Amino acid sequence: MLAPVQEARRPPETRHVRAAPPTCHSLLGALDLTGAVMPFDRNAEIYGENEPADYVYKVISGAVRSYKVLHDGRRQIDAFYLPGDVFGLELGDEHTCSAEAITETTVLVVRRTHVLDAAERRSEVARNLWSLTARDLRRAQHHTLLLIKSAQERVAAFLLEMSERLAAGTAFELPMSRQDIADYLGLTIETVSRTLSQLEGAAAISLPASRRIVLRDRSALDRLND
Amino acid sequence: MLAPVQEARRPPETRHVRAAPPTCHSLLGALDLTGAVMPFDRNAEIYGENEPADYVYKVISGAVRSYKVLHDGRRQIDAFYLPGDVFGLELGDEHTCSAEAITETTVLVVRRTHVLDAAERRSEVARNLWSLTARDLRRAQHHTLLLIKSAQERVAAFLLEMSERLAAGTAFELPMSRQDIADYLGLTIETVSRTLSQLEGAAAISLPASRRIVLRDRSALDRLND
DNA sequence: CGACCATTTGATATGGATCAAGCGATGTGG
DNA sequence: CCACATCGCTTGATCCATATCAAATGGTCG
Repeated sequence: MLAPVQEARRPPETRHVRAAPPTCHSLLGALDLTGAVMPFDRNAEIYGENEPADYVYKVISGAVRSYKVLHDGRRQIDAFYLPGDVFGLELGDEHTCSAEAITETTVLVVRRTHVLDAAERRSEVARNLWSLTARDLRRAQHHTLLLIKSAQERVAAFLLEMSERLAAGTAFELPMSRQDIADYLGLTIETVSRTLSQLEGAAAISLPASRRIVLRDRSALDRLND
Repeated sequence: MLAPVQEARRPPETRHVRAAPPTCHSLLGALDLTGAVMPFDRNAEIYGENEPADYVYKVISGAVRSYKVLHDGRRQIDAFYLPGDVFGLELGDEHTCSAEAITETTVLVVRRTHVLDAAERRSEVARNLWSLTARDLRRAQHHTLLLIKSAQERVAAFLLEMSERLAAGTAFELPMSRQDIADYLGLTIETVSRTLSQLEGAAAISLPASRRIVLRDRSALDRLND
């Protein structure tokens, strides 16, 4: 239930570079991105809750978890961010969640003020900012819906979500641990593990390795997913 | 667990009027609001999930619930909207939730295109749109955090939220039923009712009527709320 | 007054949490 | 290269918070 120990937390001041060519279909693509590419170790904190939100981030490679911790140590993971995802964008001046790299991760870091200034001048940039937040809102609502479902339904929904976001074909490699999945789904590791075993037993998936998922019967998962 | 029967659903075409003087500190206040004031009966549908999102709404009086229903009838209430709150604003062209009046309710209805056009021309309007969505996102994240807590903690958090949003002093009247509260908190009516009784027994609140709440020991509730 | 609906309260059932081993992969030092 | 510690995961046994089922109570409106 406890978050992993934090490793080095560095302010985003590493090698300042001209950003890699922005992909134009991406949501931050409309911005003229000048930022730093930063690497983070496994479990390294990218920012903490209530810290000043001076930067906006985009995952280049790896995976990020965004979470909150209650006084007694319970951790709720609000979102996983995967390559291409933008995160850390806030309306206010402080981050509302903490963010950590799940695996070795590189992110593109852009000053928030650059983005806000651009939005003031160009309406399509403003619309992109709105769009990013609206997408997060939809994901959050979807996530809320998850949390009223049974363990089987939650795990099935999680697998389908991950399959859409990182599957090439029918199989994929999970970047996150069982504990991360549990804290995302509001379950314990034991229940996540048991449920995956059940799904394997029911021939809905197979688990050639603990983090490797093969979808064997997607319609069975779909049936569990509303 | 079932949503109440829907009553008449009318498209927003009633008495078209110049909007009442917009309150300037309000988030839609920056817009030059021209819209219709529309009344809705108790339990009347304002819009349904997947319907075209042609209008944006602002509660003038009454209360609104925004919810999703799963195939098997489980209902998740995403948000309650109270006087002053704006709702129904979507980035896409369709509503992602249904909305119903909880009590007799009047709302101000504004064409979405008016708002979007204004946002394209004026950056402070664009920022207001973003701000509205960001506020919803924060509430959604707060709500997600609720759903991993115990029944007592959920109910305490709910009471504190409602107290902030509609209390004059230390007491307030809930507009919504126990079923609505249950579907918001991911509990059953029985658990909600029992938990309220417990809190009354513990002298944290008193319940002079089933929908009237008096906060008797706010710090006791705060202690339950992270 | 009587019907209806919302709410409370009581008795029992159950899904997932908790407690407790065991297991397999990975890495480290001898 | 192997013994052994560590870590992430799985599996088993038991417990408990909340759901479910059932009934009583109370408030509202005709």
